[in-house]
Amino acid sequence: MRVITLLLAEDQVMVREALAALLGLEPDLAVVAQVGRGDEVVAAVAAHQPDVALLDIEMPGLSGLDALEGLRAAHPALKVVILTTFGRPGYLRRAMESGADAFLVKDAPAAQLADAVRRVLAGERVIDPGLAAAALAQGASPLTDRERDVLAAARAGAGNAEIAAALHLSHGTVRNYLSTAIQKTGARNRAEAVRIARDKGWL
Amino acid sequence: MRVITLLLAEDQVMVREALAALLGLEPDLAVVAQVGRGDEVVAAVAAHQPDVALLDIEMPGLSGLDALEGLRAAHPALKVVILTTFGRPGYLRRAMESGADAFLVKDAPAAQLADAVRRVLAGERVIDPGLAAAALAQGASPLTDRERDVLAAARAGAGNAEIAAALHLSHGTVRNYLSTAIQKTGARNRAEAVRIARDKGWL
DNA sequence: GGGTGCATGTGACATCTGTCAGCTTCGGTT
DNA sequence: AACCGAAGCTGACAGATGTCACATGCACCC
Repeated sequence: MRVITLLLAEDQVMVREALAALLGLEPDLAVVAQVGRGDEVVAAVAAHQPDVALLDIEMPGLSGLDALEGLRAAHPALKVVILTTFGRPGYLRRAMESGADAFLVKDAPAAQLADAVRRVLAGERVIDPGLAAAALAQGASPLTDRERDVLAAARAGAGNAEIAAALHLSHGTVRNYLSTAIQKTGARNRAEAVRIARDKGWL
Repeated sequence: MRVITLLLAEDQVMVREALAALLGLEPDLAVVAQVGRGDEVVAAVAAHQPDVALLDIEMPGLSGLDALEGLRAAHPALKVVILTTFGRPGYLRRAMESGADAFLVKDAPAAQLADAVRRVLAGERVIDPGLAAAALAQGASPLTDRERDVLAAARAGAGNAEIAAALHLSHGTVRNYLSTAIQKTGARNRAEAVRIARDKGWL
């Protein structure tokens, strides 16, 4: 029997080692490399040549989605499973566009993880069905690129002047974008707009 | 050899089962119950009588810290290990005040988990050393009860009028509390104050 | 009994935010 | 050529927000 080799990228050490223990229980799977930062993924894949990479999204250095884009060109045969805490439809959409082979949330039963690894190696695409439905129902973001930029800049609590300086825009333009973003999200102020956009995966 | 029985409370199924797999590798530990919601903890402890309860903080229904307070009175012999994603000093302080026996973050090496379980049963208190230092350095929240209430109400993006209605306060009083909270956190507006207070565990 | 701190309120003020109307320029589409 | 949507800007206006000074009442502590 051929053993499937895995790379595991997840920033929380205890969770990462626990997932490794879980996968280690499967006789046909072997975790051959572990990293805790997104910007270490590409080098680790090059060094260990795993069959499948399991990537968390939220990681320091580089997100799992950004790492995925860096991998696709150099390693076309590598299968990539995105594993994340947040089942945001926006994440799913972006992961699929970037060429992920599977998308799982940490809320799913553990058995799905090993199952997904085997299925992507068989050439299947594996997506949480409930999440796929939500992504379709929600549709694409109604925000233009600049509206998203401005909302993202407002996330940390910056005022209009700071946002304008950061994005090299005029004071009034920032307010206009924020105003349209607030209307498109159905919010009543910037803070609520940020929360809604984040929840829907538009940010 | 006496086997130590464990209850595992963690909302993300995959993480929970992975931790169970990890703990299952230790011959002297046995996970006898798993729950995914904070409000199921007390009943599960009563039903299974574990030696140690491992509680995540962020859970639906009831937080691990609230569950801990509910456990202390009814089960004085039970040892409780708080295991959380966020090493917020405020969490640590509250956990210790509520009588937790150990406080671990998911960033720590997995080996610390089994180690902590054995040590709390031996009567020790186990606290991540770096976190304890941060908690002492940061000290208690400078916010008064009402300032905290108002900041918490502002979290979702509510305006002054809504906050005033929700807390049965006058319009101006809300602004006064918000103003002092903004100054105490060193923020420049309510959104930033919310973020800072949340990060420091004051909310 | 006086001091201190918190909860709560008022009024005034300056600034920030959100909305609106309207302008230009640029790259596509029809 | 005419049109459209997005990026980008301005000016005006109302309402929200943040700050300050200054009250009152209550509890607690020396």
